[in-house]
Amino acid sequence: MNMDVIVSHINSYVSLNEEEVRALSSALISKTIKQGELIVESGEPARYMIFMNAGYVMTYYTDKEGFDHVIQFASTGWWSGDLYSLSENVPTIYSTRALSAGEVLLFPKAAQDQLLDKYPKFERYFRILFHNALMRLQFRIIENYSATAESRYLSFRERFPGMEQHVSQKHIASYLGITPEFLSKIRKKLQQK
Amino acid sequence: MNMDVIVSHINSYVSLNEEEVRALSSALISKTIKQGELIVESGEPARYMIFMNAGYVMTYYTDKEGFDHVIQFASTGWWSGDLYSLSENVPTIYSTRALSAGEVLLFPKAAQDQLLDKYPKFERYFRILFHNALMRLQFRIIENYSATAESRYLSFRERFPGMEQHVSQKHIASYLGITPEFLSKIRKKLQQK
DNA sequence: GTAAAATCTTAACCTGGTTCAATATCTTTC
DNA sequence: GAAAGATATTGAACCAGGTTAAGATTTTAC
Repeated sequence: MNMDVIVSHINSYVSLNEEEVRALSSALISKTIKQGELIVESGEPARYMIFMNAGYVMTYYTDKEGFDHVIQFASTGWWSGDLYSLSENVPTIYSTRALSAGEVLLFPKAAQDQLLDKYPKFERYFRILFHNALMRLQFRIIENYSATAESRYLSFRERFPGMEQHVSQKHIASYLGITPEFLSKIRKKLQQK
Repeated sequence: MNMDVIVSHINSYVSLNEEEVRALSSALISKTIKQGELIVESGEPARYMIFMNAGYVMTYYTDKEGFDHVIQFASTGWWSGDLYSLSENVPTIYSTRALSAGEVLLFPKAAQDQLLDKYPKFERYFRILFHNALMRLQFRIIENYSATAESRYLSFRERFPGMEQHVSQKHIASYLGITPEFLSKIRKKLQQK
């Protein structure tokens, strides 16, 4: 199993010793993903946090009318997964789908709990991880309030370089909270500039 | 200093022993607040996390045109403060203002770092705290995308019972991301039902 | 206790973004 | 490589929510 990406990610916050790397390694499950594959399906309780070793995925939920709403993209070096479902053990409302071939590391809830109990360094890592995610999300909320759809689109392209090639326009529109038709108009307008 | 609220909050996640409570207690600074008082002013680096012992506060940022945008309310038992400014040591863009008389506990950054180093239990507490805040914020993002202003207003009233009496309509409107005029229309419509 | 300031309401008009429907393009699949 | 299905574009009608401005009500300050 290729541990390079995750270990260097974790080491940017805390510094793991050999034993901790080994413990982490034996907790993780590597999984190759194919383009279009459903990694997590809504309706069952989430069992893993998902770390991207390579490739792109998106997480979305499907409303009562059957429309998908994309709430997150993730690429190499990012975590994904439904924290709420994981911790409360309720069925997740989100599905996660591969947008390209790649590899993910699955981190089962039980193994995570064990690791957290045994090695306080992981407590610290996840504290900082959640802390940072929280800051980013706060920023996104502000952005959503104050910015227009066009500028949100531009900032999507900045924040997820390369992602646009892998995602259909309708999913980008969904992530931005607008209709595909309107995104189409925005792109046309931007080209003319 | 009244430690009841904060200790019982923390004990709902981890279980503090006497020494830990003592250490926490000596790290905190109690401050009485008056209605309308500015607790944190934007422009200076944030130095504290803020725990509400009693009363109500709101956090907002002021844009280039001078308009305030409310991003958070907090009442008894909630944390407030700018995590980004605290951790990156940059000037905060948010101001925090008391909406009623009350009491806050200020938790200085340096003291927090010390506590985290010495007592892993606090790592765990903050890991869970941030984790939960993250879940709530994810939910709020979905809500903002899919729900109409009217239903966001209704869900504001549910989530912050009693808050409406302390906050001016224009600040509620700001929190909901709409104009005060439009909130006025919504309220009128709801009354007629 | 009254004047000034702030907040709230109402109404007419405006705009960013949606809906629907028709056409065009790109992908699959056999 | 043709047919079918998905995805993207365009345009017209429409709607949620914004803007502006004026009046009504409440709060604040002296």
